This record gives sequence, structure tokens and C-alpha cells, in this order.
Amino acid sequence: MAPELLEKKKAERREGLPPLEDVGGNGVVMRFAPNPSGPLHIGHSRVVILNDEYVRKYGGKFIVRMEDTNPAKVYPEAYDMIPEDMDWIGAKVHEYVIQSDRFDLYYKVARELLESGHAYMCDCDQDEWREKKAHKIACPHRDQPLEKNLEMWGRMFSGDYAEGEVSFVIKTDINHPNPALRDFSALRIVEEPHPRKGTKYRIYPLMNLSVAVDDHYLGLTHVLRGKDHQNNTFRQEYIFNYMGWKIPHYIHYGRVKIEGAQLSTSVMKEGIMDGTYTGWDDVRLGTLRALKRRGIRPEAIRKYWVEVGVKQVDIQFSWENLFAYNREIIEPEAERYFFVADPVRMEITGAERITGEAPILPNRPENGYRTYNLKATEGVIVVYAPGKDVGGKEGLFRLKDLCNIEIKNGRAIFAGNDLAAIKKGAKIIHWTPADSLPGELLMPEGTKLTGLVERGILQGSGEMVQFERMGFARIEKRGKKGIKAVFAHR
RNA sequence: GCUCCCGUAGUGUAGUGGCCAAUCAUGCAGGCCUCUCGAGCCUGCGACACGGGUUCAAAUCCCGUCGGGAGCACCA
Repeated sequence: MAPELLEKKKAERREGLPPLEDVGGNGVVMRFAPNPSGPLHIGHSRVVILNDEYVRKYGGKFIVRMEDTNPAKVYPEAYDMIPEDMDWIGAKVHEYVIQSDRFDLYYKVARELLESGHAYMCDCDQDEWREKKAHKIACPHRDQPLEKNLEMWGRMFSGDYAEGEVSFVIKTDINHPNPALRDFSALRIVEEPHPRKGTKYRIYPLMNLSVAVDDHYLGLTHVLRGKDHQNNTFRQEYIFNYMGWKIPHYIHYGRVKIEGAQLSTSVMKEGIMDGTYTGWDDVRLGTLRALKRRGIRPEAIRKYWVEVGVKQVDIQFSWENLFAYNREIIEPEAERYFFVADPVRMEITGAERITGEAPILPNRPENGYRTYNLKATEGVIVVYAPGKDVGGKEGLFRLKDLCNIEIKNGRAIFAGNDLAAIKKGAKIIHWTPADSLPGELLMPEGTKLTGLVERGILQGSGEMVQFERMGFARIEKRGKKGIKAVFAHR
């Protein structure tokens, strides 16, 4: 028998995203529909990446649609921040659409729905209406004649009603077993001025109307949305069916639980206002701006979400896994330096001169070395070491890439340069020469570590560095007076 | 209360009836390495929620239980 037949066949492991169904010759048309209430955060990035990946894979069009049909939730600067974030994350957007430019279209469709008997005008008390619906009871307006609906429609537009007094309701099935799917409002009065349109409009669509209308008129073929929209999809399907439109493929992905970063736009906004946060790129926030500042590469975020995929399972976001992908990207190019936090001054005796060198990039020695040439003044050579490593401790230590020292009775004595010391149990620590620069390292919790950084960092130019034995960091400021860096991860 | 969705190692993921005593990544533990709490190499740890059924055969199909999530707004 041929040997290959004896071997166990391993099933091919699927790479990348699962294929999309029913892709036509012109590819796909997909959308990302953010509410412009603030900049994008890590949660948004999932659907952005997924859409972008599919449009790249199949060709077609990626539309970003600003869903600003609730003036109270609009943060005007977001109209500019979102495209910036899309660019940073590396998404290729073919078209931007703003819903507040399309009110007339929503009115037109709503009017058609009213005339075809699939909707009604209702001025019931909101609470009573909801209560009736919960018990499968139709409100008196549900079956009123078209003339009456048209009359109320006209009065809504002419200003006879105040906010909250009337709404345009789409009929579904008042007896539907799923209470979430019984008749729903689709147009309501909003008096608050719109950041882009001022007081031009008073009648605002609710998302189920505007989304259905736009998904149709923008020609969407496939829509990715969170599982929390499942019922909205069912509601919108009523509109599609009433209008005789072809329904795009709606694909629902599971909820993502993200811990360890602030994602609530309102909390972030408030915190920035009152000074709790330094801005939208405060490292404690989960915004893309904050991640950028922390040295997280968009490619790592992309890889992470592609790996997670589009399943309906709810998942736990893993910073560890994201960092692992990021590390893979930055590790080869992050220049190595020593940063000593909480430095302890050490006076090494027993040597007049100590020299050493260390590669700037361990895997690319051709990129050069940091060289150390320390000379004694009045019999001592001064270096600084991390308080947590040497504070109050004794024994044999290896100053990485320099020499061994023996700490005894609080004094440091030169102990040769034999690497065998490591085998004998000498703890490897990092250190910094006497002429080092002040350094500040901003940690993800918002705290700052202060310490010393070796001068060689001034020769470097890369954005990302690795402070050996501490982790990767992004350099924000580099100058003769010192450096400021933001911690990324180990 | 009603309705919908989901349930593979710590985390994410592959797997749609036999090739699964279950894939890959990450994590963790140990080892190697003339020097990092980084990288690389090697070894190990670790999962089909549970119970029935269908079948010669089930992670994969059916039913039930349990567990998780979502919705029932004139927010998105």
C-alpha cells in the first residue's frame, strides 16, 4: 500500500472568514452604519473590519452611513472623526451617506406605506398604546379609514401636533407571539434642533424605517449587524415585503463583552468635559484613537477580528490575543533600550572602566549596537537599577550586556564579566548609565512611571520601542530633556 | 411574563454523521538559547454544558434540561 494512504488525513483548516452566500457578479454592497455620537471604539472596529474584508474579497462597495436621526445623540465633531478613524483602521470606504440628508425619501416611503394600508397615524397615549400592544389589543387608530390617516398625516406636517402627541405606526401583526414584533412606530416629532439641519425638519424617522429605506435604496446585498438587532431585522422585513423590495442577506454576529476599557460614549464625553480623561485618546478609553496612541497597529486589530469571525456566539474580547497579534507586528522593528523605573543609584567599586554593547534589534545586528563605556570617578562607576529588582537585596546580579556585580551590605562590587554567572543563578536585571535621560511611561491604567532611559534612545527613530524586561511602548516625545512614552503591552 | 439567538480547552477558533482518543492561535508550566518578563526552537497542560433518543456510527441530526445573550422605546 502506498505510504500516503496509511497516513491520517488532516482536514483542511478553514482560513479567514466564511464565504458569503449569494454573491452576484458585481460583488457585494455592504455598509457600516454608526451613530455619529463620538469617535469609533474597539467595539465598532469589528463590523468595520468584517465589512471591509468582505468587500475586498468579493469586490463591490463599502458604504458608511451616518445614522443621525436622533439629534440628541449627535456629537457634531463625529462626522469628521469617524472618517479619520476609518482611514486609520485601513478600511476602504467607497461612499459616505448621511441620513439627515435623506428625510424626503423616508417621508415618501412612509406616505406610500400609509396609502397602501400598511401603516396608520396614532395619537394614543404612548403608555396606553404600549400596554395594549403587550396584550395583543389593537388601538382604535389601527383600522381607521385612509382619509383619517391622511388628515392626521397632514396635520403632523403642518404643526398641529406637539412632540410626543402623534406617531406614524407600521402594521405588522398585532397577534404576533413575539411581543417585540407587534406594530412599531416609524416616524415621530422631534423639536430639538438638528446639528446639521437646524429646525428644518420636525418629523424624524425611527431607525427601522430609515434603515430599511436606505438598505434598499443604497442597494445593499449583505448586511452585518449585531445579534441585538435580530428583532429589528424582522421588523424591517415587514417594510421590505410591503414595498415589494428584495431583502438583503442580514447576518447577525454575537455580542462582544469588552472589559478593561471605557467604551460608553456618554461616560467618555462627560469624563473629557470634567477633566477625568485627557481627551478622546486617553489611554484608559477603548477608542481607536487611544489604541493608536498605545501603539496598537490597525493590522493587529484586523487580524483579531478576522480570527473571531462572524459567529452568533457571544464572545469575550481578549486583550491578550490582540496584544499577541500586535507583538508579532512590532517585535521585529521595536528598538531595544533600557528604561529603569524607580531608579536606585548604585556605585560600583572594583573597576576603573567597564564596557559593553547590546544590539538595538536582537534579530538584526546589522542595525547597530548600543555601546557602553563607563569610567570610574574617584573609584566608583555610577549606574541606576530598578528599585524593585535591587532594593534591599543582596547577591550576584547580571547587569544585562554590561557585567556582573555582587551586592553586599548595600554596596555594589564589580564581579567580572563571565556569563556563566547567569548559570550560577545571577538574576539578570537592566540598568542605565549615569548620564541617562529622564523618562516617563504612561501606563494603560492612566498612571505614570517615572525613571531613566539610556541616552542611546535619542539616536533611534522608530515609533515603537521595547524597554527590555518591561514591554513595548510607543514614543510620544523624544528629546534631550527626556522622553515620554506610552506603554503598549509586554 | 412572552419571543428570538447561542452553548468545542482560561480566551478566540476549525469542525455540518465515520478520516475527531477533536484543529490552529493565544495563555499557562517546564526546557534549550553567550545575556530580556521580547523573539525563536522543543515538551507539556487544557474542551465537544448535561440527559435521553435516531444510527452500524454523533461534537455534528432530534427532544428535554441547564446555562449565557438579546428584544418587547415616539434610542441606534
